Amino acid sequence: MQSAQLDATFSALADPTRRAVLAELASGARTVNELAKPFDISLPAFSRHLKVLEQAGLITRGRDRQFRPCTIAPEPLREATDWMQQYRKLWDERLDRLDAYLAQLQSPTSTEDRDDD
Amino acid sequence: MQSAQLDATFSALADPTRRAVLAELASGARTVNELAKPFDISLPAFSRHLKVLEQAGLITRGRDRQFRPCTIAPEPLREATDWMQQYRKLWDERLDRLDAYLAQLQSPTSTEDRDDD
DNA sequence: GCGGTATTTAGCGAATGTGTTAATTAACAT
DNA sequence: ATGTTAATTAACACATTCGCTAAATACCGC
Repeated sequence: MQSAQLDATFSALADPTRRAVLAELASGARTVNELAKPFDISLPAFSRHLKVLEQAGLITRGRDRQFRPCTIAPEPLREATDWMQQYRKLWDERLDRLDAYLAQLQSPTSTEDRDDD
Repeated sequence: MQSAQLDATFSALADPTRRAVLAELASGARTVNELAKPFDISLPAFSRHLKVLEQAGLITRGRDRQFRPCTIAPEPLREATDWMQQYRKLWDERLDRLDAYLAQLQSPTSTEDRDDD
């Protein structure tokens, strides 16, 4: 996956309004007004959040009469999740080793003098 | 998980330099200069990337002589991954249903009404 | 066409993010 | 004490982001 797509995906996810929109879209397509209702911001402001999501490729928008129904587009989200999963695995292993190392420092019968601070 | 922590985590991940730092830290602790070496930006600029990661709780920094070794702090990353996983599951299911629906439209062996959302 | 609903674009200001260079702090070595 | 290395803070510029209100566009129903 190219860096720019991850940039856009994570950047889009870095806002609670946009995450809430994605969460809501898990239940199916919604119009702009339906999506906007829970939020205390103006419709133009909300519309731009949708634009961010769309330009990041996280949602797609159709046309149904005067409505523009929004739908989840899962591929970039899948890719971002994959990126995190891959490193999460490494991080977890890394931290497990660190834990083990720290445990080893504490448990042995080492009554050696220690540095103070 | 609180929204603000997810904000900070995704926001920190939205930059390729910072993602590369996290990737590198999967191999273990690194000093600032070690981490900065691959990048074409000034050290102050890089230092601020580390600050973003630290303030998001994604890395911790220690002190070893005049070095400040950086280490991964996996908990916020784990939480962000969990958030994505949770919704990824729903999104995938959602899209599976959509696929099935579209397939059914094309090969109408069934006379059922569409289930809506 | 005209009014009503749905949604976006335009224009503006404030806040934030990212980069730079210069200066500073902290620790080490002699 | 002085110089060197490691890293951060200060001060500044520029671009982007996010909110707002007002206006525009697109479609529907009469």
